Amino acid sequence: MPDAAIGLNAVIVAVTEEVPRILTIRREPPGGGPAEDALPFGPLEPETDRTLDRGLRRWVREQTGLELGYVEQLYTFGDRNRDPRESHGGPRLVSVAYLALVREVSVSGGARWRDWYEFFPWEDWRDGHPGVLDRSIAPALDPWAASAAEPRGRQERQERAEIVFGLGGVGWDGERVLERYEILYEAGLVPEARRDRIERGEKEMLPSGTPEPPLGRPMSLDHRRILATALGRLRGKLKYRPVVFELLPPTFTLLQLQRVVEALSGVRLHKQNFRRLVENAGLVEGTGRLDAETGGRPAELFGFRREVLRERPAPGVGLPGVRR
Amino acid sequence: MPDAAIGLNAVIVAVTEEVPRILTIRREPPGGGPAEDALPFGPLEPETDRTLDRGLRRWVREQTGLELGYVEQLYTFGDRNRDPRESHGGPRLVSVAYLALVREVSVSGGARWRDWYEFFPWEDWRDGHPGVLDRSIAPALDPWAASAAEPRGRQERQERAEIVFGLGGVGWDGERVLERYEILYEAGLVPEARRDRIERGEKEMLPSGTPEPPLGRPMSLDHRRILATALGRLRGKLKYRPVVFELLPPTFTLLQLQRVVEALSGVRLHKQNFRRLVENAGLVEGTGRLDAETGGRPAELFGFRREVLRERPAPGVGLPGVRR
DNA sequence: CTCACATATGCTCAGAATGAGCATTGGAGA
DNA sequence: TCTCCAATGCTCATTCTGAGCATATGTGAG
Repeated sequence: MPDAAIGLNAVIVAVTEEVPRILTIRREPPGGGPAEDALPFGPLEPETDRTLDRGLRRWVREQTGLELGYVEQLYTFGDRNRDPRESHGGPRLVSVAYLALVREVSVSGGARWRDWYEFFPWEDWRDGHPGVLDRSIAPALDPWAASAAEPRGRQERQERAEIVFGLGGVGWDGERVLERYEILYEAGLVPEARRDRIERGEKEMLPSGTPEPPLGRPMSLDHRRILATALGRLRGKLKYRPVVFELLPPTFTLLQLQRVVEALSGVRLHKQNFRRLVENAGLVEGTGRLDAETGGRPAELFGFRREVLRERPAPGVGLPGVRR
Repeated sequence: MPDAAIGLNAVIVAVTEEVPRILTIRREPPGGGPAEDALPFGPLEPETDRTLDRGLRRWVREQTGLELGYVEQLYTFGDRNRDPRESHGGPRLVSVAYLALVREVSVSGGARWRDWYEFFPWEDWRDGHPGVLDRSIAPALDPWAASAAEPRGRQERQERAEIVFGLGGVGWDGERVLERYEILYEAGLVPEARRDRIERGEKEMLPSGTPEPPLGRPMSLDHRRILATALGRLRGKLKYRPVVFELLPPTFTLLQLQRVVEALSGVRLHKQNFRRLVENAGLVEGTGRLDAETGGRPAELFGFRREVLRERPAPGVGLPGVRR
């Protein structure tokens, strides 16, 4: 087998003060130019790393001093030319991306936490319909759809944009983060699209240039794509696995819990119903202690009930009509 | 980066006559001995394969003549010593596994279709509680739990076995295929466990030897683990994405549809409720034509309504109390 | 000390979705 | 024409959800 290099990328997520954050590093682009944000990454050391996720934990520890707890494999990215150095004789770079959930702590090295909605401003619906959507995205997608070669292509683009961005009467699906990013990329609306074409030495083919201000903060290589994958996956997982608790301190109020879920899912929830669900799904148990920091009536502190994992097979879903 | 080789594995699934099948090949074990079943696999050609899944489609076509349609990335397996040749100076083998859904066709080459419950007989609950569970598995897990070094370990193993196999009053969770396989492996109850130890030159440490007859048909390397991952994932996906239709002819009766879902999920469904769900989720539309082959009243033929993908964001789930 | 305020927590109610099972329909073949 | 077999239709109790009103219990201002 010809050579390929295996890299490991980490999307490390924390939520503090209702802001979902990811750990980023600064990185010089391979072709030169100003430093960009990037996801932390490191190589797999085939000799020493017994498993992929051990390798990941190892270099995250080495680079940032952070000891990862919950880690899950996300996706493996292996398209050609993910790294422009490939076109100059570099090896094919295949990256296995991981999602890690931590409680925010200060990190050493050049790493820093960033609000992940800086990268995807259109994904935050907590304060209602995000402005960028109507201001920048929707108007830019029309010409993109119109610029398809054939009438069928126009129709398809139009429809795809509507579905994925929930434009017409269609509802917003919080999980389709990657599909949205990919449309923006295809339409040349994110800076990465132009950058990649130039780096690959292709002639300029993008219709209009990226809008000003650019749609979200760009990232190195295909890291924003990886990040989009992570966000979509995490939003999906929230619905059927109790992973939020990885992001919370051992004890928390129900509103804190709700705020974290809202931060990740990007939507507001109905408070009473949320607590009803969480309580009679048996996900939490009261500690009897109170938190006086609420500004109103003090809230009870709850903890995650690990036993749920035992009681209910999959806290969440089910097939239509399973016979029992 | 030291060298690592990238392989691609395919779990190719079809369902015919209510039997879920996967495509297997015969393969000589690296250490010699009789041929074993294996998943089809091939290398990524970094020079020619623009993306990982194109590489997959290419060699599947070359090896079996099969043209894949629906393909989804499953998981990347990269533990050390997945292939025993690594311990003899071979490169670290990292495999990206894919799940493909096809309509069964005859295949060329050495490939053949096999009922996937041959590999996991305990996963088929369509005719009620599978016999192997009480006959072989449950009795063998008790000594395994008891053999843990510390009391806490015993407790943990006991509990884990109960949860994962739904032994006590706990319910059966069809998606935990991998966890079940892993327990059986750890407990040394599948032939692969012993084989791998011997191949790695470890001294025999397994408590009792694998039971006779062995639990399910063994596979090469860690392929049964990959298969378990695929089954679990597919079962999960069935619940929230209309993927079944990839396995069905363009037109089908509702009972055919139900049988395919049952074959995959391994449980029986309530007929009337199943059709109610499927119909008013808008997943299918009647064609007006009838199928007279039923043996009873003729059934209407239905087709998949592709428009659902457009209408409902995610045919399936939702967060507790999303405000609208 | 009392009151306004802010949030926590409790509770109700209508409507939708789900689990079960009975009833009716329409062919095929005796 | 009758019987068997599955398809299809429908009902009913139960549970789950979405919304919103009501009450409880702190803090801080006056």
